[in-house]
Amino acid sequence: MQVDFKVKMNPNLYLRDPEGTDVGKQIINTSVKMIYELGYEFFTFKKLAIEIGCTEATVYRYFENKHKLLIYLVDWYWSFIEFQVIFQLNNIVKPVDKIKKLIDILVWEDNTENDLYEIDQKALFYIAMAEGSKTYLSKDVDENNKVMLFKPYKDLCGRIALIFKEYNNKYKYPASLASTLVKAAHMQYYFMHHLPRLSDCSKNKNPKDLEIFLEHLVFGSLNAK
Amino acid sequence: MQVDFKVKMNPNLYLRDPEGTDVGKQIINTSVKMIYELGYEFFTFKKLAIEIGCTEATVYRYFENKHKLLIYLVDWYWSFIEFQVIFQLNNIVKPVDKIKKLIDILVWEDNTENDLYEIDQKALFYIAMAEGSKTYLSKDVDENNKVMLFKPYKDLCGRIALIFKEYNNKYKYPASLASTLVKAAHMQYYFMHHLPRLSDCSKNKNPKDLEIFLEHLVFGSLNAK
DNA sequence: TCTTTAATAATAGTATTACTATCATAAATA
DNA sequence: TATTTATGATAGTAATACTATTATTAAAGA
Repeated sequence: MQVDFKVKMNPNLYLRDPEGTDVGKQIINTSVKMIYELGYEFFTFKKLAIEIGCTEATVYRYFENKHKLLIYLVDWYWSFIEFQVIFQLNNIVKPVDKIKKLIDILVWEDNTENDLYEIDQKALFYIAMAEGSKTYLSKDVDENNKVMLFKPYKDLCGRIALIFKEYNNKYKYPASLASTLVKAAHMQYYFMHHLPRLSDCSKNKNPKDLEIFLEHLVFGSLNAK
Repeated sequence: MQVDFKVKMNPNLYLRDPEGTDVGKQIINTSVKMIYELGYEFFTFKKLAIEIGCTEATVYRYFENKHKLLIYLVDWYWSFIEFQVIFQLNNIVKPVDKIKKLIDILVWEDNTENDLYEIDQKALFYIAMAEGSKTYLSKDVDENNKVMLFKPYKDLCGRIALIFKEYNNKYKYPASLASTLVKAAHMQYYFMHHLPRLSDCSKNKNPKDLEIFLEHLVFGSLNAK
C-alpha cells in the first residue's frame, strides 16, 4: 500500500530547506542514523559533514545548530505519527477501538509497512523516544514555542484529546491525559529496555504488554467517575 | 519541626566527597543555583569555578564532569523525596490517603517547612523536573545503571509501587504506574508553565489542579477492573 | 615542635566544539 | 551568455571540556 506522505515543515526550523536539495536530504537521513548511533550529545556537525562528505559550513547553511536539527527530526516524527493516526483511524467507528489503535501506533517502532520512506523509521522512533524531551527541556522553550516549533507534538496531543472527548465527553482532563499517554508510551518503552525495575513489562520486552498497560491506564481514567 | 536528613550518596558519583569540605558544599549549593538559572546546557565548570571563586581544576577534583554532578543533584533530590514520603506517610493508615499525600509531595515545589536545608529546594525541584530526564537519557544509561546511579529514583518508584499494591493487591502494573505517576507529576507541571496546550491545568497554574488530575489518573487505574 | 600529608591555587596547555567569514568554482537558471 | 545560487576549500575565533605541573598553605600525625 503506497501512501504519499509529505509534511510542510516549519521554516523557522531551518535556514535553507533541506528537502530542496540532495545535500539537504543527506543531512536529514544521515543525522537520523548518527544521532541514533552516537546519541545526541556525541553527535556533532563536524562528524556529520565528514560522514556525508561535505563541509561543516554546508551543514550550517541548512541548520543554525544541532538543537534546531533535532527539533526538525522530532517534529517530522510527530507529524508522521499524527498522519498515521488520521489514516489508520479513518475507518474505525467506535472510540474504544480508535484509542486501542492509537496506542498501538504510539508504541510501534516502525509504522511503515514497507520501506517506502527514505528515513530510517526505527532510528527515528528511538530518537523521538530517547532524545525527544530534549527539544523542549531547554532554556529557550518559550521562545521556540512562540514560533510554533512544538506544533506537531501539540497537534497530535490535541487530536488524541478529541478522541478521548469522543469516548467520554464528561471527562475533564483530555489534554493532560493525552500528553501523559504520549510521554508514557515512550518512557515505558525506554524503561523496559534500560531501567527494567521501573516497568512491569520488562520481562519479555514485548510492546504488546506495554500496550495493555497503557490501555488499562487510559480507560481506567476515562471510565472513572 | 527540625528533622535531620542526611543521605549517603553513591561514591561512584564523585571523585572526592563534596560533603566533606567547604569547597565541596559550595560546589553543590552553587551548582544548584546556576543550573536553575542558566539551564544545564549553558552551565559549565568554568562558570561555576568563577562564581565560587576557586579554580576549574578544583571542581574537577570533585566531579568527573557536569553530567555526573547533575546525577548527583537529581539523586539527592529523589532521596530527599523518598525520605519525605517515608516521613509524611508514617502516621497515615489508609492507603487512599497515603496515595493522596504522596501526590502532594511529588507536585510540591518546596517540601521544606522552613529553610533548614542549605540547598535551594525550589531550584532543585526545577532541576529535577526540567533536567532530571537528561540523567538517564544518554548513551551511558546502562553503564550508569549498573553502578546504581539511578537507585534513588528506582527506590522511590519501588516504594510507591508497594503502596499501590497495598491499595489494591490485584493490580498488575504497580511499577509502571509508579514511574508514570512520578514522571507525569513533573512533566505536567512543566507543560502547565511552558506548553500550556498540553495540560488542562494551565489556566490557573495551580498545583492543586494538577494533583486532582494525578489522583484521578492513579485511582482510575487502580480501581479499574 | 617538626614533619608529613592533603587540598587548593596558579598556571599552562590540548583537543574538540560550535560556530563565522571569505573567496573561488561549478552548476543551474534567466 | 550572464547571473544567480550552492558548495568547497580554507581559515580563524571563542568557548568547552578536560589534563598536567608546580607551588603554597593548612591540617594531621609523630
